[in-house]
Parts: sequence; structure tokens; C-alpha cells
Amino acid sequence: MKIYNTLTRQKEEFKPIDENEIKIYVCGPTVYNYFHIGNARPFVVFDTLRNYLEYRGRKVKFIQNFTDVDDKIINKAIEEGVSASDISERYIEEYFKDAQSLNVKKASVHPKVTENIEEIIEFVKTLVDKGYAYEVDGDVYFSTRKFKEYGKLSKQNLEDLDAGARIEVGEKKKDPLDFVLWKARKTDDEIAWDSPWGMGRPGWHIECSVMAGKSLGDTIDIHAGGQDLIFPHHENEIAQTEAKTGKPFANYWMHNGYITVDNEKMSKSKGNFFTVRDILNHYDGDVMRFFLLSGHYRNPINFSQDLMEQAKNSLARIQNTMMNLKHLIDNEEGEMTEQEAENFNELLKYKDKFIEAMDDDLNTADAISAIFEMVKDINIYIKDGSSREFASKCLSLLDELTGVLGILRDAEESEIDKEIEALVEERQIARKNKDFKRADEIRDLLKERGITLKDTPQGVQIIK
RNA sequence: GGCGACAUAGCCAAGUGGUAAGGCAGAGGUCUGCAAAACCUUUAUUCCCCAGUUCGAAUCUGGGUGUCGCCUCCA
Repeated sequence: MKIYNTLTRQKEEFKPIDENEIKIYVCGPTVYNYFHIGNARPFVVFDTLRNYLEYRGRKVKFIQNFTDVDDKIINKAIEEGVSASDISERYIEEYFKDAQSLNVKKASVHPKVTENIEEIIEFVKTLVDKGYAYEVDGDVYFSTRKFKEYGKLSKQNLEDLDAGARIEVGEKKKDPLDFVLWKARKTDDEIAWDSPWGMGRPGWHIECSVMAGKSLGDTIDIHAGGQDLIFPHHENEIAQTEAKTGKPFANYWMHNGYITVDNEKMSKSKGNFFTVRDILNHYDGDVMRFFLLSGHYRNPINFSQDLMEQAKNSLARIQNTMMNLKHLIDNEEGEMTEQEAENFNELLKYKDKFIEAMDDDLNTADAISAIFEMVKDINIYIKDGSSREFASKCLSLLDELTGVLGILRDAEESEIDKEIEALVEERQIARKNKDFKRADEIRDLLKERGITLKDTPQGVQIIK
């Protein structure tokens, strides 16, 4: 498969370090709030990458951290009069709920910063010992200019960065380009750990370097995240890690594009965000996931209700075909005819197209169009009914491909209660007697209760 | 100022040298007691503009225009 590598700014053939296990690290959320759909994009995109690699027979070790100590968490804790860990624990739990709604699987490991303090201190100590970092009044900073390749990911050079850099109030670094590895505690009640430099806590960038290295080793295959992390976060991770190990940190860097609202980047600081929790009140997680995968992951996607409606309607097309196939499986029998075997064979070309698209830097938009083409052909093939075997094989093929994208999970087979069964039965009798007034009455009645009836040659199809 | 992305139908969106995929919405039709679903037909001589390279450009090159982003916490 080909992957666009931010490091080289081109698509490259993906060659794992270890053929038997692919190592992926994705920057996870700072847990101080519900996450918004912009945050959700990398979760969904890289979960899809993982699904696809596994679908192609790879084993994947997938790490996604939780930043559970940070100014924002501390501020929120003060605001609510609770401890920082109360806040982070709460939103980690909420993360898993929303992730599940989006069909984002748990990572192989979800490391937390607070569980890696010792390793972080060790890491910082090594950098100080090697002369890459220095301490000032309990703060420890990384000497950016000492790392000769600084800027290689974001393609910035030090002089240009220098011009724009600023020293924030309270910072004691020697050079505006230096960044903090360890922060001294400011007040006595602030969450802090003991260290060679006194009580304090880790800076933001160091945690990912430490947790990635701990779970995956010095060099990993793919490091991924949102485009806004390229600079400074990922640039700093490279500097720290490569200064320490002398080896490349990650072979491939993948970055997803933003979600915009009215063509502006959605972000917590701008306040123009929609949380996944909130959107779930209006749309299924499946619709949101489909929406997020309907464009290429590196392009920006605009978010609006209108576009969510489009996504919902598009997805319904695939859904309908799958429901129709289920209905056939329940009501038809028999094995595939020769013609059906031939037809099924024809469908496999769309599976090839799907794989080809996904192999090309995870082109989910093209992969989805392959599914639509398959859906169209299936609809034609089953127009006048089909054998149970054919319907069943078509359905599992669709399941296979939609499963890789993580859309259209099998809905729970909800029991049809006796009362509804009786009404459907009554309607059938009314129809037989050409009492269409009563038949339509019943159909409308059930519609109000969220149940749609479709009269097919194979009998009544009861939906939801 | 430095670095970067994007511009394709009413909307969304692939396509990166060989003559414009797919979806949504709209219109007409077939099927149906009527519906629903589905199917058929229909919707870009043209891909922001100008110039160039080429037998051939939405795709490559140069120059514009417009939009957005990173350089400060941010997915």
C-alpha cells in the first residue's frame, strides 16, 4: 500500500519495520471535555487504517494516548472544585462512549501520562545528560538549536521560526525556540511529582515521545495525528526522541485535514465546534463515520447539517440493499443458479476496486464509490428475487467491505412484538379483500411508531 | 514575513498526461391497489483565469485570482 508521508511530502510504498507487526502511534485527546467532530476525524481515519491493514492480513499494534495532566484539565478541576484526576477519569470514560458510537475500536494500549511519570523523568534526565536540555529554576527546556535536523517535518528553518517566536511571561528559556520538557510547580496545591529538578509535571511534547517509545520501541512505523500537530508538537517529538536515541523516530508521518464550519477550522479555542455527543442526538454514529470517510483524509471537510443529511441519505442506499438482502435470505431458499454464480463473480471486480482505492493512501472516497457500484449491480441482480445462497453471499460481501470502513454494523435484530404482528396480519387480510382504506390506516399507524412496511414479492418487509 | 493546502455540476466528491467515477438533491418514466425500495432516462464539450510544453492537459510548467491553515493551546 502507498502512504503519503508528511516527512517527504510524497506518497511512498509502505514498508513495515517488522512484517509481522505494524507499529502505529496516534496522538490522543486531552481529556478535559467531550471531544468534537474535528477531534473525531483522526480517531475514525486511523481506526480505518488499522482495520484495513488487519483486513489485509497484517497484525497491528496501535497506541493512542490520553493526556491526563495539562493546564486545561487543571483549570477545569479548579472551576469545578474537584481534583484533576476526577476530571480526566470522567472524560476518559466519556471518550470511550463516544468512540464506541463511532465504531472506533480501543487501541492495543491507551497509555496515560500520569502512569508514565517515571519514564518521562528518565527521558528528560537523559536529554540533560547528553547536553540537549538544561534546567532553570525547576523548569527543564530542550535546546532546539542543538538538534541539527530541527524543522525537517514542518520544513521550517530556524531563522524563520526565530523571527516569529516569543517568550511567554513566566518562561525562563535561554532561546525563544526552546521548548519545555518539565514544568516546575507554580502553587503548592497544583498536581505535581517529585523530580531531580523539584516538584513539577511534564511538558506537553515529551509525553508522546515517551509513551510511543515505551510501547513500540525507538523507531515506529507510522505516527499519525491532525495537521495542526505537525508544528510544533510532532517536530518537537522528533527532536526529543532522535536526540535521545540517535535513530529515526517514525518512518511515516500521516496527518489528516481539518473539519471546518463555514469554511473556518473547527477548534475549541474558536468556539465553533460541535461535540460528537451533541451530534449523536441527531444522527447515528454510522452517519458521522460515513461523513468523515466520504472525502479523502488529507482534504478539509466542511461540516453542516445539510452535508450530514446528504451523508445520511447516501448511507441509506447501502443500508436498503442490505436490508433487502436480509429479507430475501429470510424468505427465499435454494442454491445459486449458474447465472447467479456468474453475477457474483462480476461483483468481485468491485472488491478489487475497493482494495485498489484503499491501497492508494487510504482513498476511502473511491472505496465508497466501489461499494455504491456494487450496490447498484446487486439491486439489478435481485430485482426479480434470488436464491437464498446468492442473497447471503452478496450480503457477506457487502458486510466485508463496509466492515473495513467501520460503517453499517449489524443492527440488533429487534423483536417484533405480537401486537404489531397482528396489525401486519390484519393489513394483509384487508389488502386481500381490497379494503385499502383499512390497509393504509394500519400502515400509517405503524409509521407513527417508527415502523415502515414494504410490500415485496417475498411478503411484507417490516423495517425498524 | 516564512512554510503549506485547496479551487471539478445545484450540493458533496474521486480522478494527477489519453479524452470527466460515485453519491445527494431535482425532473420524467417503469414496477405497485396506492406507497416504499429498486430500476431506466435526464443534469459539466468541460474541471478558477491567462499563457506555455505536448499529437493530446482537469492532470505538467510559469504567472495571476480566490479561499483556508500552520508559525501561540488545538485533531
